[in-house]
Amino acid sequence: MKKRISLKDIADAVGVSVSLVSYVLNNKGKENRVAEETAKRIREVAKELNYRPNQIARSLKSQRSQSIGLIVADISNPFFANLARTIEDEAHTKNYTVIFGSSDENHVKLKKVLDFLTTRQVDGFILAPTHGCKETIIELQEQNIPFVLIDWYFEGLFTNYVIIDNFQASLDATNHLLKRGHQRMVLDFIPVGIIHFKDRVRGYETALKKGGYRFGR
Amino acid sequence: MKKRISLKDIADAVGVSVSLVSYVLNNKGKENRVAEETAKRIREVAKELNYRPNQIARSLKSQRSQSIGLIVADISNPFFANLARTIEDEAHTKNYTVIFGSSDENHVKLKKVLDFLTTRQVDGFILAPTHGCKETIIELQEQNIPFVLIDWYFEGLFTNYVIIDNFQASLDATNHLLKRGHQRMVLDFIPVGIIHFKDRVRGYETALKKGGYRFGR
DNA sequence: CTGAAAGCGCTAACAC
DNA sequence: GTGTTAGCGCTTTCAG
Repeated sequence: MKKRISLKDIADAVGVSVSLVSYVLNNKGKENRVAEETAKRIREVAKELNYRPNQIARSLKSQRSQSIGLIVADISNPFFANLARTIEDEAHTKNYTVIFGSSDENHVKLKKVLDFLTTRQVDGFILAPTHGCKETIIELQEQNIPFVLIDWYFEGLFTNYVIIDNFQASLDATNHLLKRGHQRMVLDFIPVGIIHFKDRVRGYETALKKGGYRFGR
Repeated sequence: MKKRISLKDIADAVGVSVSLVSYVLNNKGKENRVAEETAKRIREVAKELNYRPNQIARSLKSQRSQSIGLIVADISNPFFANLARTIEDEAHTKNYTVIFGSSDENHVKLKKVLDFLTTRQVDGFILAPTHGCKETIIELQEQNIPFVLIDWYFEGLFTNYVIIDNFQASLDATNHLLKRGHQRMVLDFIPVGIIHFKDRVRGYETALKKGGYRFGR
C-alpha cells in the first residue's frame, strides 16, 4: 500500500526544506541559486520516489484549476464528440484538462451542469447554448467566468463565440442549386428566431434575388 | 468584478465563525445543535451571496477529488462517445466529474495521459487498454489507484474489467449463419493474441463442431 | 451552542 | 544557498 509522495517526503529524504524541493522541481532553481549538487540530489530522489505533483494543492494556491468545462448538447453526438477530441488535444498541450457535461438541449440542465462544473473551479467554459439559456449566459458573464459559445450566439449579447458563417453557407448552397438549374426550392427551418436560422434565410434570399428569382415566404 | 465568495465571507457577513457556516452548509447542524435561527441566517446569506463551495479546497482536505478519468482510444469514436455519455450521467448523479483523455491506441500516449490525470488526483480510472500497455497497467496497480478496464482484459492479471461475452457472441453469430444454411464461412481476426479474439475463435469453433462441421485454420 | 486552530500539499515572500 | 512561514478554502477536533 504505497502512499502518495509529497514534497515533504522528498525534502525529508534529501535532508532539505520543502521550499527548496519546490524550487528545484519547478525549475526555479537557477534564479534562486540552488547548489547544483543539491538540485541533482533532489531530482534523483523525486524520480526514485516516483513523485507526482498534487495539482489540487497547486490549484488551491494558484487559484487556477488548469481545467476547462466543455458543455455540449450531448457528448455522444458525433458532431460534439469530434469537437471534444480536438479540444482535448489542444487543452492537453497547454497543460489543461477538460471536463465535459451534456445539456440535452435543455436550459435547466445546462444551468445545473454549469453550476456543477463551476463548483469544480474550472477556469472557463466552452459551451453550446441551448434554447432559452440566455439568462444563464448573462449570469455567467456577471460571475466573470470566461467562456466561449459554440455553434450559436445571441444578438445583443456581447460574448465570444465561434460559429460557421451561416449566411455564406446558405448563399453558396443556394447558388449551387441555381447553377445546376434548380429554380424551385424551399428552405426548411425552425422558426424560433434563432440567429443562425435568420442568417441562413438571408443567404438564401440574397442568392435568389441576385439571380433574379422570386423569393416568397 | 465580483470575487468568489468563500465561507469566510459568509461568516463575516453573519457574524459567526467559519466553522459554523461549514457545519450548516453541510447539513451537519443537526448533530451539532446549531441554533435554528443562526442556521437560517447562514443559509440566507449564502444564497444571497450566491455561494459556491470550492471543491478544490474540499478535495485537498478530503484527499478525494470526486473525479474519475476516462481513457479511451478516441473520444470521437461513436462507440466510446456513447460510453462516455453513460458514464457522465452516472458520475454526475454521484457527484463525480469525468475527465477524459484519448490514447489513440498507443500505449506510450496512454501512459502519458494516465500520468497527466494522475497528477490531477482523479480518484480512479475507467480505461480501454491498448496493445502493449500491460506494463502500465501493472504500474497502476502498484500505485494503488483504482481502475476498471473496458473492452479488454489481460490473462493472468487480476483486475476489474467489463467486456462483452465474446465467446457467446461469436457462438451465436456462427449458429445464426449455420441456421441460415451457410456452411462455408471464414472468421477474420487480428492474430495478436488478444484475449477477446481468442474467445471469438473459440465460440466459432465450438458452434462449428457442435453442428458437425469441419473447422480448420 | 459557538469558536479557535490545525492541517491537507503546495508556492513564494522574506529572513538568515 | 537554504529555511521559515503564511496562506489558498475547507473540514474537523477540541475547548469553552
